[in-house]
Amino acid sequence: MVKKSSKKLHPVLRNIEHYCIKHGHQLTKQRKSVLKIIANSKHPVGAYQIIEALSKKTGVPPKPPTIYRAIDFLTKHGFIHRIESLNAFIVFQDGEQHEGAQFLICDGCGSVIETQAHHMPRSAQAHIQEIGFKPKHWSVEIHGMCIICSESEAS
Amino acid sequence: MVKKSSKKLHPVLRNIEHYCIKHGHQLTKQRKSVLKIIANSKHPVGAYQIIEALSKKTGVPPKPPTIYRAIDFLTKHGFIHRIESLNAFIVFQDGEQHEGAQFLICDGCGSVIETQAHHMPRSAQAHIQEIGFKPKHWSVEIHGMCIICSESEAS
DNA sequence: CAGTAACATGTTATAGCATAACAATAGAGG
DNA sequence: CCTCTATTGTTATGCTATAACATGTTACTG
Repeated sequence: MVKKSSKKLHPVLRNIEHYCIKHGHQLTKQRKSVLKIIANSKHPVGAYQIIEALSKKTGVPPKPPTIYRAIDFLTKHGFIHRIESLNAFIVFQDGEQHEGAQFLICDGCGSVIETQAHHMPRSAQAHIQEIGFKPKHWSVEIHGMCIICSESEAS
Repeated sequence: MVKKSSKKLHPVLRNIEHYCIKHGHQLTKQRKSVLKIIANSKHPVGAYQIIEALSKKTGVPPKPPTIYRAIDFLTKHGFIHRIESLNAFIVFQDGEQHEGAQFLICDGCGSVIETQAHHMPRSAQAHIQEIGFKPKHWSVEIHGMCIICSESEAS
């Protein structure tokens, strides 16, 4: 039997810690606790779910700005990503910073798979060049059904 | 001088009207008025902006569910698309239904350009096949600066 | 080590976006 | 005309996010 508190540190966390130390960013207690919650979840996590989770740990629910500030920090540095169509956040699986990503979102079970394509869609690149658009960050969100849900649905 | 009320009907509207007649969908007065507002706007339009716009026409602001129902109808049939990162809606330029699209969003001036790529990114297709994911609808949102804004910013 | 500038957090209030639930009405087809 | 279904009306509320201002903390600099 394994105690919850002894759960092994998510590998992503170590990468991010190193990155912050190296670049002089403060991965403070609050930011780390928010990051942990997002990293340890199998689904994207909403801001108010984070509040709830922290409330269970400490007894007092942190206020929204506290959480959103941590989220802003983590997003700004490209550690987590906001899934716009879910109003929820997910950690990049490799613990690296990214300017964009593709996600497969199962509308059945809510699971989200990050494809490891971290370049923009080719079909967009042509148009971008043509009109002189300067991309900063981007995401692809593909909704549908994962194989498990689509099979159980068919029954 | 041209009166506002005599503004030419947006071509998209004619296509959609035909489509609805052909398929037995009721493009009611409310739905059409919401569609007009979205189609005639150069930027994506938020739900509460639509309420405001209709309020100016009729004197009484419609209530949120009224608008959201019209939006649901228009979205369900693929006439408009929700830009998730803006909480706002935009009409498909060709007046056709689509399962997905790519948008270039200028964070400077708020303009949005729809690329005419209506297939999913290739880089996602491989992964989708591999894991047996069944896509339903999708979108690509690319934030950045349009050429005008990036030039004026440089000054 | 005192001063200070930049960064981070605390706190209150409110803005903005969306939907649940139930009632009333209108249209289409038998 | 009746009934079934789609649409609209109405009230209330829930979820998501930020503005604005106060306070504390850290790290640098002289």
